Amino acid sequence: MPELPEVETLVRSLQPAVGRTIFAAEVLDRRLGVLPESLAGRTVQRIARRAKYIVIELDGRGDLVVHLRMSGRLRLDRSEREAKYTRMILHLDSGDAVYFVDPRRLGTVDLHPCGFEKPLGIDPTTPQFTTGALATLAAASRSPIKQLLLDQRKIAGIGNIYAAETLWWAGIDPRRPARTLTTDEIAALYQAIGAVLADAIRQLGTTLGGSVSDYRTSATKDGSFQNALCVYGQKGLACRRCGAQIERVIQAGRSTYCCPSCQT
DNA sequence: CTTGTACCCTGACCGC
DNA sequence: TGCGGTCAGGGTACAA
Repeated sequence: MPELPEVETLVRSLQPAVGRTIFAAEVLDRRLGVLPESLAGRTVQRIARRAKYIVIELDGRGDLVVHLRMSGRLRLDRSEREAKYTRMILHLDSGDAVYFVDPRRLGTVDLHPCGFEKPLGIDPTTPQFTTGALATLAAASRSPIKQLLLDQRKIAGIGNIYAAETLWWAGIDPRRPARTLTTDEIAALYQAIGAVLADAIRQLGTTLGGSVSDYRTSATKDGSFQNALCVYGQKGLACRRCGAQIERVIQAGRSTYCCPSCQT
């Protein structure tokens, strides 16, 4: 579930937990970096998104930080709902509970007593993300443009799906060295990033069915952006812009989808 | 600094 | 049915 639009949607759905007190916590997976006794009795002050991280500020001493990685989910639900692969439960005084569910166990939960500090790049939904900022990053990069979009130390929040989608909208081949993009291409990419992320957030993100994600018994509504995908997972289908067959290529060990004809 | 690779996990799916 | 290979929205450690 986890790229910027999905995490943003999730954080919004968790807001009813703000102001509630955790009266008990269950940590079902020992590898998680938190102990139940360090959470019990704390009140949730704020829940915010930082890039793809979910930061739950607790009263007094610290931030509980969740990263969903590939298969993690969080949901706010009535306290008796158990699900398979539940790794942590925060029971709230409202009668709800926050469930952290993660089949693959790649997700992380850590308590940062002094607050969450991590060097992250520019969040593309903030005012600091400008055409000029993108141009500067591209000019300084020696990577293919797709790698730059995925580098969380430079631009924080974009993942594999939205990198592929924004490059398609901008008509840019993901393998192009970032520093070779023209001013017009930078402008097109900047525009595409803003438009695609905004649309995805509006549609509550992308919900990929099938596979590991399919057990979902969530109180949270599924996103619908999967219906708007133009290249991601569309191998062999006709490009919506020019009709050529969408290709799947491997970049840095991960799948990228692009149109061989109109992405140059 | 950069890039590539392995690895962390589990489950679904495809071809034989 | 079973088996093996491949794939999956992410990030990190390490080597080159």
